[in-house]
Amino acid sequence: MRTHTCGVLRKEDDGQQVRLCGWVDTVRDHGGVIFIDLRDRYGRTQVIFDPDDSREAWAQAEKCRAEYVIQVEGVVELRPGDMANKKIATGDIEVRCNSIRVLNKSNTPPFPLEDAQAIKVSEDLRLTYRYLDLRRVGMQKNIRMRHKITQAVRAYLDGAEFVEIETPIMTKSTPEGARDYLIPSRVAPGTFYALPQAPQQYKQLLMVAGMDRYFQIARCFRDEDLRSDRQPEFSQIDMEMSFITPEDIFAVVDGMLVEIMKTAGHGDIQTPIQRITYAEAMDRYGSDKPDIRFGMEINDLSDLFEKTDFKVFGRVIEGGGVVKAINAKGLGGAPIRVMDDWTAMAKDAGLGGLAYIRVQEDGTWKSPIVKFFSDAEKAALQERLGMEVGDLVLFAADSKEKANVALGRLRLLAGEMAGVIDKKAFAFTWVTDFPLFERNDEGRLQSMHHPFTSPRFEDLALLDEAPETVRAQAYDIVLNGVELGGGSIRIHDPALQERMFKALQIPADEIKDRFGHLIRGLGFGAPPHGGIALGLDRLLMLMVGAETIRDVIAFPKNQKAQDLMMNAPARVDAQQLKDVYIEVIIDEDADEN
RNA sequence: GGGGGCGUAGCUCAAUUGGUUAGAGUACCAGACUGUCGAUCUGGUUGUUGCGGGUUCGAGUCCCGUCGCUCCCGCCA
Repeated sequence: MRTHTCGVLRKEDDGQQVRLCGWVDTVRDHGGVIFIDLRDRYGRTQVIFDPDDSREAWAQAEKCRAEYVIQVEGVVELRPGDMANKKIATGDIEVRCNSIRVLNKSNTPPFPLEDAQAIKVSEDLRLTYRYLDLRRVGMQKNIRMRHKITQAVRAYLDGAEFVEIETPIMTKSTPEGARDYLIPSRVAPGTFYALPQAPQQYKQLLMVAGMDRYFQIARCFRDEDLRSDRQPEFSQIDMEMSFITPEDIFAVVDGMLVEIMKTAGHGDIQTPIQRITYAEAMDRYGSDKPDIRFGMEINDLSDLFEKTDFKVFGRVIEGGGVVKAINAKGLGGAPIRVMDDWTAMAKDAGLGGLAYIRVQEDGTWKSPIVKFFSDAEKAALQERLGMEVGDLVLFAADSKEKANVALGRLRLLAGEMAGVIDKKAFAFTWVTDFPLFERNDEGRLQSMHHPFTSPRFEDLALLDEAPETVRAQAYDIVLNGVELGGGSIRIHDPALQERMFKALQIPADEIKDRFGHLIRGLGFGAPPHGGIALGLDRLLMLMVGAETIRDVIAFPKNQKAQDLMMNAPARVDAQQLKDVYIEVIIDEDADEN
């Protein structure tokens, strides 16, 4: 149908007879001559209709509207004089058209398809007409970058001896972790498949199967509440390797990230990617996914206030807590409203309140608490935090965990407000040595990563008497404060795996029911193995600088997990329900739900 | 489950202290125009101010409820 696309014609093509197809981008009708910008995936080309060339083509062009699909035939010409359009790649030429065919008309688009305007349009409208939204230059770029990066990943992993293997989408519900999406079975009434939250057990069993190195761009499903960087179905670059140490995983992923960054046009990154332990990340950044693009680190001041007269600090330290602070440099003039917001946030993070010092123009400190400080304490504080005119110091006095988390959140807000975060930077870091367990709300022990994670062997002795201090062979890869992925060395010894389930207080019959297959598999010569999974959507979001994960997914769900274009989820026929032995019970008047 | 923001023309937004017939840009329709590229010019159409109720002489504006979208906390092994 076409001899060229709308993005390829150049000066050199002058005089060529061509046929182009595409969408009408804009029509500029001068009464006589008519210009139509024709657009396709590859670019935009100006087509000119002159009544003197073909009265018939000109008359048809006059009727064209935005998003009509047309085919034009004509001759490539250099644009006269200084009429070149430097904004587009084909701006030196135009196609003088003598024949046009309208391949399809279009209704008036419900929103403008020009990027600058479209990004302001309410997202539910964009999602309802996603096929139009995807027609935009910006979205096309994102989706193509997704393709290019997955291709680069495949090529890289193929080169590193990884084998791409698909694992089932219909599988078995996992006990811990996120809520599962369920599929009823017709053949076995009353039973259900679950969609995988991750191919975790399959990939481990592929190691038992001797595949040695597996990868998959794996679709994962988690029925939890959505965020701007979370979708109920998302993709992971999922990998598993046999006979390896964590160093091998770091090396493979470092190399892959180099390729990805290059593909995305962000140049070379330094490897090996830096590493920080979980404990240090929490101490210095108050987060297990530290944004290391800027400073404002958290300082421990407990030693300065050990013998303080300020009772609020003194009591906390006596009780085993800490006094910590960040110096939000340059924010001494932050308005009261901001301080109120931050105080509320600190309280939300579990603190009793938020103490602060503003360093005023004349160098004096404005603060409700400094009057309780001794001269020595003030001097030490000044020295420790490098306090200067215009600074704002935020204090947290509480348990180490609460102080870290609260200051970690405030640090991000402060960094943003102070404008000290380099938006063009790509700051990667590994976070290593995560704890093996954490306590949930009921005080029960649960896996921080997942129950197949190997403890560090030197900590094994502590498994029974002090499980919370046991470190895992688990690690996350973090970019600009966003968790890109995580992995671990797995347990390959069935005895240790059983011991782990016992530590988690999972009853014996449940272990057998839910993990029997894995333990059995480990019993048939499972090699030492480990792996990692990287969130592809999040990675892409950062690579293209998108605000939300939805901008790098062709057909995403909205915050209510609905597909507005397809109108899913939806009710189904009574017969369909009957087939799978499902009865829908909705209590319309219920107070709850 | 909790907190914040938003909801006015197809789209993006405005509307003073509660006060006349709810406006602008754009889109759309018609006309004019032979070198534009955000074409321009003239004219025109377009409204359940999300929905329901209340206060008031009078509500886009105030109150109550409700719905929708979105951001955050919880949640996400």
